[in-house]
Amino acid sequence: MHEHDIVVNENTTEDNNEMPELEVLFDLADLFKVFGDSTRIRIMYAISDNEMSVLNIAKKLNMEQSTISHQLKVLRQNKLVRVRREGKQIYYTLNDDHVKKIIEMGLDHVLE
Amino acid sequence: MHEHDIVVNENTTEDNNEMPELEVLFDLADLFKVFGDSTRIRIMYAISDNEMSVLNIAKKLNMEQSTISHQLKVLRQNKLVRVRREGKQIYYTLNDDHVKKIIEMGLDHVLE
DNA sequence: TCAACATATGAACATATTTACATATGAACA
DNA sequence: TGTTCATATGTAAATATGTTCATATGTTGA
Repeated sequence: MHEHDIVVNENTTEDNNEMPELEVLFDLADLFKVFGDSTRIRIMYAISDNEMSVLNIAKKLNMEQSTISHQLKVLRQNKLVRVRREGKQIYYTLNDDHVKKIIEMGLDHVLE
Repeated sequence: MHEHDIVVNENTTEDNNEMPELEVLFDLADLFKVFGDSTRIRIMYAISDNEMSVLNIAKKLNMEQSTISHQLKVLRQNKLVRVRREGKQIYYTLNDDHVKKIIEMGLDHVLE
């Protein structure tokens, strides 16, 4: 359950004309929240050029398989990754270049 | 204290050639984390075009002054906002166009 | 069908984060 | 100097989030 899966309209107490994109801003925060975890960022970085199986991601990041699986679920739910099954393995890649661009944009800022 | 204010080098167990930007990726996650909160996003949006005093931001978002002040501190610490004092008031603006671009980039994704 | 392997999921725990309240700090001006 | 106003900060409580362990699900090939 997301912070912003709101039931009532939070907009009621505010001037609607000045904050028309309120809901969009909540969605935006939710999007950035997904990028705001180092495990997820590292996963995205790892699979940005080539697809990779869950176990290989786990090995590369030196983390538990279940941890990676949990985070891949978050990425899937936010449509940031694409999935392909091949036999027992499931391969993940970044969903589109848009995702890559967001990361690169952030990198620009981090690298001064 | 940040999640990634790490003391020991987390890199040791990994192949250094394949993950050279490890530290950068942690910084990147930290940056996105700041954008990943709706209050902070709304503040940034509010002050993206014009500077604004703390109280006015609080009024606009219909939140406590102290809440806004706490979040402005986070934004300040991450150098995302600029401050100008005028008498009793302190005015905040986005630090540069870079910040604006990151938000716009995210908006593009949210708005399909 | 069964064993072996890869991935996903539920639950519990630890940690982080956000917010509100109370109060402190600092500026302006009588 | 003392009062008022604007902002900042400490602390506590509520909530959210990430990770691990144990286990379930699903696939392959004997």
